[in-house]
Amino acid sequence: MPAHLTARERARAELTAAIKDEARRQLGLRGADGLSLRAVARELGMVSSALYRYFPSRDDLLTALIIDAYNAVGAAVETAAERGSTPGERWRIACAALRTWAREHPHEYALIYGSPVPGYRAPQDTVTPASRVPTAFLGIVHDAWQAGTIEQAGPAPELTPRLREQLDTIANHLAPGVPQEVLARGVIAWTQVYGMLSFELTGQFVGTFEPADDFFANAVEQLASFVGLS
Amino acid sequence: MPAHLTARERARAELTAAIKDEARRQLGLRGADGLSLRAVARELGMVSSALYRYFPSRDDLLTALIIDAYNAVGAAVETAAERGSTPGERWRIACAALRTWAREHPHEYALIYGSPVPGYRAPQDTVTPASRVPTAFLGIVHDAWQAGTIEQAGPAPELTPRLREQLDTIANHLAPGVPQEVLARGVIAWTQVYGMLSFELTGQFVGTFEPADDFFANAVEQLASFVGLS
DNA sequence: CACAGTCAAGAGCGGTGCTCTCGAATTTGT
DNA sequence: ACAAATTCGAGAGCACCGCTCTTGACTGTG
Repeated sequence: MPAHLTARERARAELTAAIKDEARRQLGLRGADGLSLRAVARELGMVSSALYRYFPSRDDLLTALIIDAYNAVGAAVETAAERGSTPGERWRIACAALRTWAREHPHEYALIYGSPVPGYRAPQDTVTPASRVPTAFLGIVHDAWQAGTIEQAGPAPELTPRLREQLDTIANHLAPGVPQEVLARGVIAWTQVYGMLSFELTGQFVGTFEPADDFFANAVEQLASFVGLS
Repeated sequence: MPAHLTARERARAELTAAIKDEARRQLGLRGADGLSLRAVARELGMVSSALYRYFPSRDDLLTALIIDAYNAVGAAVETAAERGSTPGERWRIACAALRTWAREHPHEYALIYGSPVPGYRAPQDTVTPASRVPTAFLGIVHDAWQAGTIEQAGPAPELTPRLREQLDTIANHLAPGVPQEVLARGVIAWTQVYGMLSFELTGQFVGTFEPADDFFANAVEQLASFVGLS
């Protein structure tokens, strides 16, 4: 808390944080729709209308939580992707970190990667935090390509012109110099990891891959080969 | 409508169907949380409490919609998987059918594959309809294996004993005789398709793969090779 | 024809997001 | 130092939600 703030500003910052903390706690208990402004206010010992001094609407509070969640999972994957000496290792560690975070914060994971809350539309403030995880994953691919260690096996189908364009847009922002074929497999691998996690968290694996640890590790390993990480 | 039913039974069946239809309509407009019993009743010209004669609670109505959705997407994928002469063709057509259905019924897709509705817990009645899609996909793999056309490329990591057990459980139910290595890749491919669809439907591809047609087709093609379908 | 079962309707409970007003507290400008 | 401007918490209230219970009318059957 910077000292140059007035008492009112300090109080406001603290209360804003307290509201987000309590909201996050309720989110972990009852999920996104279970998040009630009145309940948050009640728990904080204030009246519901007072909350609107800090968040103009329920959606704005949700947006704040979404941005925080994006940043949290982004930071987790980023620091994980820095560990490991080879690209393959970095990939495995980053995937494991993503899964760990997702399992520890299932409701926040659902909040950012699950079906969007009904009327909710993500504002522009979320796109930068949202890109941290894919950026970290593609960064591994990018570094591996720069190091010249990428070797892709198996046939790669022809890329359509439009797909080449789309891949170029991504490459220019996140992985300059990486060939489109390599980038395509990188994105495929990342969506695959996401699919597995969502299946596990939404309970679609109940009765089969439970626990899903081994299946996840196996898939991550095969995806590393698929992308050409070693 | 069978004729041996009494007038009361016929009216009940019709009203039940009308309620589900209107609920499905609202689901398509405002999503799962936007589904309001009062609004359904209002639209049907009755009073909200009357709805409880047909569905004991909002969750029961949702469950009915979920089962219908599982059966709808299951039927779509099943009939698609029957077309095509080669396993590779059947795979591609089935994936395309799944994507088409998902894009045409995004809210129903979110209902069954998205983050589970907060307090909602899927009852046992849903598991059989829910298994139709994975069963259809693994059926393609099974048939291809029986026909002896499966050729897998690339290294396959060692399967742990626990993962072998889990794969055996699945094989015994859905794809008897298929080796665990092949089955593992089949499940990986199916979760990948799901991950791509969820990314597309939740808008995570906005600004990059838009439209996602080409990326989807490319991934499906590469996954066919990955599984060994030809 | 009467009785048992089924039905729609209404009132009501506790909950929600959100708006508005009012008086008190605090910050700011002179 | 004091008055003006701003910010804040509290309360009442609106419209909506899921759900329960009771009441009176209707239907099918013995």
